[in-house]
Amino acid sequence: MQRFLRDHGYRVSTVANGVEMKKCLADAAIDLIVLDLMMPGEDGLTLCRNLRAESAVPIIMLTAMGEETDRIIGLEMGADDYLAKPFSPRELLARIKAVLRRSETANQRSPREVPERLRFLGWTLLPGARELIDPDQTLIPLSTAEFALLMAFATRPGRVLSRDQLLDLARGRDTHAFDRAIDTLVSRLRRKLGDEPRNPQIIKTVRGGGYMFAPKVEHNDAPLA
Amino acid sequence: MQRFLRDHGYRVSTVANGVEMKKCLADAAIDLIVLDLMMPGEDGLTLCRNLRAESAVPIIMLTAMGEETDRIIGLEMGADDYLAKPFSPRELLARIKAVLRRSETANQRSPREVPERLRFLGWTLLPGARELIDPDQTLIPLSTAEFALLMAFATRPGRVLSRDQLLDLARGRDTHAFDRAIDTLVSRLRRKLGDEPRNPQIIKTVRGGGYMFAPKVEHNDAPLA
DNA sequence: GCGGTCTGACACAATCCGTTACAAAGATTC
DNA sequence: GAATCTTTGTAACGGATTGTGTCAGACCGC
Repeated sequence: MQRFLRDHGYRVSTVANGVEMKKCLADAAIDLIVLDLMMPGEDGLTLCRNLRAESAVPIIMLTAMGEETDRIIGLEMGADDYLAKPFSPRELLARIKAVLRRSETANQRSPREVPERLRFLGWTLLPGARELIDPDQTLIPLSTAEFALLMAFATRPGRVLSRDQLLDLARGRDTHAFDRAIDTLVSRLRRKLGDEPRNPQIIKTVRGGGYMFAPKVEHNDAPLA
Repeated sequence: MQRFLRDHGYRVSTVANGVEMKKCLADAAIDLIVLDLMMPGEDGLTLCRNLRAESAVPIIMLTAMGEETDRIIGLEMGADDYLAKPFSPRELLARIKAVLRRSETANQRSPREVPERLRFLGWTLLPGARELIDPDQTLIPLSTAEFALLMAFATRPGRVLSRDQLLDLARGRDTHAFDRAIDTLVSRLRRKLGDEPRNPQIIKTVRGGGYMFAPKVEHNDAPLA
């Protein structure tokens, strides 16, 4: 696991118990802790709570049992996420990314005011009704995920958004999805928007960076006349 | 903080615990609550949920740490906004303004004063008589549970409500039902409302999140003209 | 061009939701 | 108080949604 995470660009320290952990925390600037609850002779939950009492380091808990009660207790003890064994390295990686992403933006993510109506290139997006209307005033049905993603885009036009950011913005918390899921969603959205992927006018691809919502967006807070 | 808010034109009451809060809510017309999660001997989250279950007063939650889990749980419990300490008084002021503005435009009010009549998309809901009237002025019979659920929806339009929240709101705490029971109720309601499930206009499905009552709701305390 | 990497697209699988049927619990009638 | 009807929760099934695997093609540095 250590090597796997290293291969993916993280610096990893491993420790065998609570005492070593304290030492490590004192020595290095730790951004995130992956804590296995199953430790010989120690209570991981208590460790977690103590940790949380004196620091805000994000914690991901690992446990052998996938019991819901454990999960809840873990989250109550201050863990930021929870993973039941057995798990795939990729899954742990995805959660690490998600937790880090969240802790970076923790204070900026308060619910922002959403305008009553968003317009771009003749299209109309109605957040309250969760509806999309095309330039011919036809209602285009969007699935929940499609709508969420389009909202994430349309409220942040002209900005390159990474797949991770988009996952976070569109799905919020419980997204254990891998970032390529965004590609599929973008593809489906483009089709509904009539946006040719070869030369997209609305959702542009930024190679290596993510996607960008290109058109200018007009906000209307007043209801339709 | 109290003085700061007073200086900016608000009337502020401060209370030290849940019991005092209840008393205060009963005495005065409270427009917004700023709730600190860190209270000795009490669970702010539970308080928040209970509060939200019986009232639509906007709530801004304060918490010591920017813990994501707290934030998420807080918003799930029905908080309207969230602020991590430390914060500047100006920031709290800005959020208070924003939340009040939103709650005014959303036409939300405390259900303690349930209006005489609720109207949406031509439909009329009479809480006192427990009656639903369709756009052709025909009385549509609703069962107890159907009516309770529709009230829960209609008094909280434009908000995504989880199945658990809906169970709480519609049946009270003492229910032992599984949350999928809400699905059948929604299905029955949709049929009576003539709302196509494929593309519902009234009760929208939010996959993985719950349901949302989409139409604007007009409150009328005056009797029918 | 060439090789590596990234993206788009499609098929598939897992998950979630809508509906129906049914059973249990309440209400109503006689 | 028993039969019947109504209401309402649960189970089950089918369909829709959505994430993942895979592969072909596009892009980019060289």
